[in-house]
Amino acid sequence: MGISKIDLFTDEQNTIAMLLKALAHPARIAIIEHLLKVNSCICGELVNELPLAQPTVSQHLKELKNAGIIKGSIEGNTTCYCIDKDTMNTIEEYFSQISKKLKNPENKCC
Amino acid sequence: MGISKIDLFTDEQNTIAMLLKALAHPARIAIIEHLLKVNSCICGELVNELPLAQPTVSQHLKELKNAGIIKGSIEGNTTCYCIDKDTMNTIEEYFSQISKKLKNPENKCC
DNA sequence: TTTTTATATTGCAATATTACGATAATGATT
DNA sequence: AATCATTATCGTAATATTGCAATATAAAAA
Repeated sequence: MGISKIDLFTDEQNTIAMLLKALAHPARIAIIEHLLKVNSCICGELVNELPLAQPTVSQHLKELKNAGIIKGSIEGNTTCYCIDKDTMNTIEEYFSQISKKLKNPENKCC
Repeated sequence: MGISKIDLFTDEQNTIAMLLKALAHPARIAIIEHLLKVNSCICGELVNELPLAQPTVSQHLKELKNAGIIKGSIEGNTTCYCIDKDTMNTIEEYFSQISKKLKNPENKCC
C-alpha cells in the first residue's frame, strides 16, 4: 500500500468546494434566488426579504462576494449586488460534466 | 416595511443548501471525482487515495450518504459506495436553470 | 475459534460558522 | 452642520465541522 497520501487536494477540488460552501446555506440560496427573480441588481431590500437581521444579511453577502459568486458595486450609500455569471457558469459546467459521465451506460453500479 | 420576516426558508432552499453543504469540502469532492473516475462502485481504497485517516474518510462517506449523494451497500466486510444519480441530477438541474436564467438578455446588471 | 481485514463509532480538541446587538462609516437630506 | 438612511464591521455567544487516536463491530481467512 503506502505511496499516495502525499499530495493533498487539487486546486480545482479546493476551488469547487469553496464555491459550493459559499452557496451551502439556505439564506445564501435565498439571496441568489432573489437576485435571479428581480432579474437585476439589488441592495438592502434583501433585509426585508430574509428572516434575518441586517448584519447577518450583510455577512452572507460578504461571503458570497468573497467567493466570487456575486459582485457588488457601491452607488451612493447603497450597494448594488448581482450574480457573477462567469462563476455561476463554472459551477453549472462542473455539474453538467458530472451528469454527462453518469449517463454513460458503462456506469453501472448499485 | 414590516411584513415578511415571518416565513423562514422554503423546503427547496433548505434541500439544495443541504446537498451543497455535503459537497462543500475538498475531500468529499475528491471522493465524488474518484467514484466518477473508476466508473463503478468503490470501497476502502478511498483511504489510500485521500490524504486522510480512515475514520475521517469514513465520516465523510457518512455525510455524503446521509445527504443522499452517494449510496452504500454492504458486501461481506467491505462496503460498496456509488453516486446517487438522481440526487446528482437534481443538483445539475438546479444550476442548469440558474444558468438559463442568467443567459436571458433582459438580465443586464453590473 | 482465533486472527485478520474492512469499516464504523466514540470521544475529544481545534477550528469555523452563524447570528445578532452595538457601533462605525459614509453618502443623502434637511 | 445636523440628521437620517444604508451598509459594514466588531465583539461575542452558541453551535457545527473537521480530524484523528482509540476502540468497536462484523465478516473472512487461517
